[in-house]
Amino acid sequence: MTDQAGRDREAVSKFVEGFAAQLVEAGMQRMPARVFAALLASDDGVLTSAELGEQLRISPAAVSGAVRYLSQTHMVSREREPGSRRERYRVHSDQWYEALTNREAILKRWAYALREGVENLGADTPAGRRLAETQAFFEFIDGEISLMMDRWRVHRDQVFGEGRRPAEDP
Amino acid sequence: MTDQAGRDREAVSKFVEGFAAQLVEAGMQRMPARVFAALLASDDGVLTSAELGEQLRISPAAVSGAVRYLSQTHMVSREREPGSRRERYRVHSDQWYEALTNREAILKRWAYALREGVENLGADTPAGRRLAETQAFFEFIDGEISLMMDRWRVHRDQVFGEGRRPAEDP
DNA sequence: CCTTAACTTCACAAATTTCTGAAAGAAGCG
DNA sequence: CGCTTCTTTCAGAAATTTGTGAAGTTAAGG
Repeated sequence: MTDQAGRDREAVSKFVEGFAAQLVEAGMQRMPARVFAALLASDDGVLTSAELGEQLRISPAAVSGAVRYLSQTHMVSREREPGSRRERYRVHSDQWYEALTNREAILKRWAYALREGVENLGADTPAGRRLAETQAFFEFIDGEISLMMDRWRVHRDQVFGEGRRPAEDP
Repeated sequence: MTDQAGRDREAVSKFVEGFAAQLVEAGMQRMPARVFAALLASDDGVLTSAELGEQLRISPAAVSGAVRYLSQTHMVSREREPGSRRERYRVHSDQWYEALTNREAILKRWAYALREGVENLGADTPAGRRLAETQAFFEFIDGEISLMMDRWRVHRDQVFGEGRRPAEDP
C-alpha cells in the first residue's frame, strides 16, 4: 500500500497532467513540470527515475534532463540509497516552495539591470526616475518576501500542527 | 528634448536589450519583453507603434503581437490620440507592477488544481496531505500579496514624495 | 578487475514557436 | 465617399526547443 499498487492511477494521472499544465502556463518547461507534479502526487514524495519514466511514459533521458533542472532550482533533491544504484528524487514540502519564492535571484538581476539603466540614462531624466522607482519596488519586494515566509511558517504550524515535521522522513 | 533627439541611443538600447533579456530569462516572450523595456526606458513612458518598430528593428506585425500580449496582461495600456490614427502605448509606473503581482490569477488556478487533487486522491492519504499543505501555502501567499502592495504604496510615497503622482500625466 | 545496472550526454528528427511580408481591415481627412 | 495612413490578421519560412535512441560514464557487486 506504500507503493502505487492500491492507488487510483487514473486520479493520479489526472492531477499530474492538470497541475503540470498550470505550471507550464506559468512558464515552466513541460518535462520538469510533469516530473515535479508526479513527485507531489506520490505517496512518499519520492520516486525513482524508472518509476517516473514509466508513469509519465518518457525516456530515461527526459527524466534526467527534467531532474537536473529541478535540482538546480532546489525544487527537488536527489538521493542515492547506499547500496543501490538507483537514484531517488524527493520533494520536501517545505523546501520546494521556499525555492519557488527564491525567484529572489531573478529579482536581484532585475534590480541590477535597472540600476545600470538609471546610471546610464541619468537619474535626473524622466526615464531614469521611472527606472529608479521600479528598482525600488523590486528591492522592497525582495525584503518583504522573506518576512512573508516567516509568517507562513508560523501560520502553517498553527494550522497543520507542529509535530508532524520529523515524521516526514520515516 | 522630449523626443529621442537628445538622448543617448546607445545607452537606451543597451538597457532595453539587457533588461529584456532578464525578463525573457524569467519566462516572458522575447518581443513583449523588448517592447516593454523600450517603453520603460522612454522619456514619457509612451511610444507609438512606428517608434517601437524603428527602435527595435521589428516589423509592425511584431509590434502588434507584442502589444496585444502586454495590454492583455495590463502591463501596458493603449491610447489613441483623438484626431490621429497613430496608436500610442503607455506604461504607467504603478499600474504595471501591480499587474506583475497579479499573478494572482495564476495562484488561483494552482490552488484550484491542487484542491481537485486533494479530493481525488483523498484528504487522508499522504499525497493528499502534501497537496493540501501546498494549497494552503498558495492561499496564504495570495492574501499576503495584496497586503504587501498596500505597504509598498506607503513606502513609495514616503521615499518618492506624494505630490508627484498627478504630474505623471502632463 | 570485470560485469552489469543505472544515469548522463550527445546528435539528430520532430514539433513548436517566432517573426515576417503581404493582404485585409479600420478610421481620419479631404 | 474615396483616399490615405495606420494597425491587424494570416500563411508560411526560419529558428528554436523538445524528446529520443544510442553511445558513453559511473559505481555496485561478484
